[in-house]
Amino acid sequence: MARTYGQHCGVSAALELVGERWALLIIRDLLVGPRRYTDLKQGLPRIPTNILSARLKELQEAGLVRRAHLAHCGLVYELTDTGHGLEDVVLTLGRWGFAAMDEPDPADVVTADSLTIALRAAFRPEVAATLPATRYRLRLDGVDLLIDVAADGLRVRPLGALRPVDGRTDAAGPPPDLELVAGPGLFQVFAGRVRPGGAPVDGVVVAAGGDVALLGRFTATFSPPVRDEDLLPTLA
Amino acid sequence: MARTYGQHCGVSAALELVGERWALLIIRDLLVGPRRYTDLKQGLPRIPTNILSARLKELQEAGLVRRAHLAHCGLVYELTDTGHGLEDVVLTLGRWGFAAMDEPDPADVVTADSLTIALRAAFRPEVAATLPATRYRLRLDGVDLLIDVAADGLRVRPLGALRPVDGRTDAAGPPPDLELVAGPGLFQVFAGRVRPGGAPVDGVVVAAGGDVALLGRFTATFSPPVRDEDLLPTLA
DNA sequence: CCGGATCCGAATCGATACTG
DNA sequence: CAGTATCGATTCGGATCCGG
Repeated sequence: MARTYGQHCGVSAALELVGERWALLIIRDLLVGPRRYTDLKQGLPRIPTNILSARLKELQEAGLVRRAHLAHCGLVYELTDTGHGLEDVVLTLGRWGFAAMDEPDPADVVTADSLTIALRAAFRPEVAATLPATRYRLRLDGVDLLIDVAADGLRVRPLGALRPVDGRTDAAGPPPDLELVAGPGLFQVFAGRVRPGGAPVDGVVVAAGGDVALLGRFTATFSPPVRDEDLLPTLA
Repeated sequence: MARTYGQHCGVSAALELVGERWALLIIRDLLVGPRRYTDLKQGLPRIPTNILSARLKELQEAGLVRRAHLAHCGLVYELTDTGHGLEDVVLTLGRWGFAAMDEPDPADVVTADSLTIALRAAFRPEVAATLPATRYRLRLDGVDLLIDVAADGLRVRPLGALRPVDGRTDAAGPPPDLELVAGPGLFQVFAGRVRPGGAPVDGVVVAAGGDVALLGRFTATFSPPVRDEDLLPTLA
């Protein structure tokens, strides 16, 4: 008999489609944009290639993912409208996951797509609406992102040496107001365990350039509502 | 080596804790209230007993679930605060799942806990705030629920013949304004595929008692914002 | 009945190698 | 680049069993 949950229920129906191992992480990366097979494999370094292949097939049969031929990019996988509907699910799951993250395993990697989704999950539009538009540059591990925060929303773009997605340069526009080089502890900000505006903490922000006073603006924009009991002892 | 996603990311951190098969369905049931081992097994008829046992152990080690001894109820499992934080995740997943649900497999069951969570997921507080307080009685399969919708929120309680959780009777309070006997198609309402206020559709509401004119109020309270293109052809 | 533990075959997953 | 093939290691599912 089929491996089914046997329930007529929204949660179980969702899990039948995206509950298999790795499925939601593939969706996570595709939420950032269309990706080639190799892009996905690099963004998910520990996924076995046969599993990636199998998941993509299943997600297509479920109508969440579709193959497309992009002009200057070749064969890519992209989300359908139904698949894109999982954005809330992934962001909500990510927000909860921030709080559950413990000390980073040194073997763990941070990818451009996962950090982009983390920023989207931690983003607080109601805070951004009260602040001047700001451009940040954020580096973590090998990831290099350009982050535009404006009253009308958030935009995150990769700014690596390799820019295969787009022929044009992203040097257009003003330079970043604040440049951050962060460590894995950056996720402590997303988890709300760093007081907005507080001083740099061990491993959170390694170095900063530009208008360093904007650091507090960054943490205010990208941390959840602070509850006092969650603050790090050293900051209380 | 441990079976890990190898990413320092909120989504993967969350999936390491609740991404295993059956885990989120156990959480779903515990979100309704503390449950005994046997309650969980009955609410998840197709879960192997060793898997239930293993998941409960893992969820406890992760700090999401705790064992407690309730006075007149014996040994129960209940969510910790961290575990309760998954409510948004489960409700969001359920909302997305409604849209993905296809024709019900006749073998699929509907349980009191899954239907309770479905009602919570589909509930629209901003609609309830504009309507008079209403009490519904909803029956589906063997499930029998009492639903109180008020301006300040939603409350769902089981109303079965067997009431092991509470010694007192639930007959207290006024009788329901509307009594519904529904079929599995009720989820079409939650999916927004039944026009609020529309006539009963095949398999959605089998019978109704009380003030039948309140049917439209029910569908308005428990369906997502309607998009025209999602309506069933027969209702367009 | 409650709360599991144990055993075993089937299915899935992970790692590596290989191919058009 | 975009996957398939293979195979051992795990996990899952189904059933049974056991102490209170």
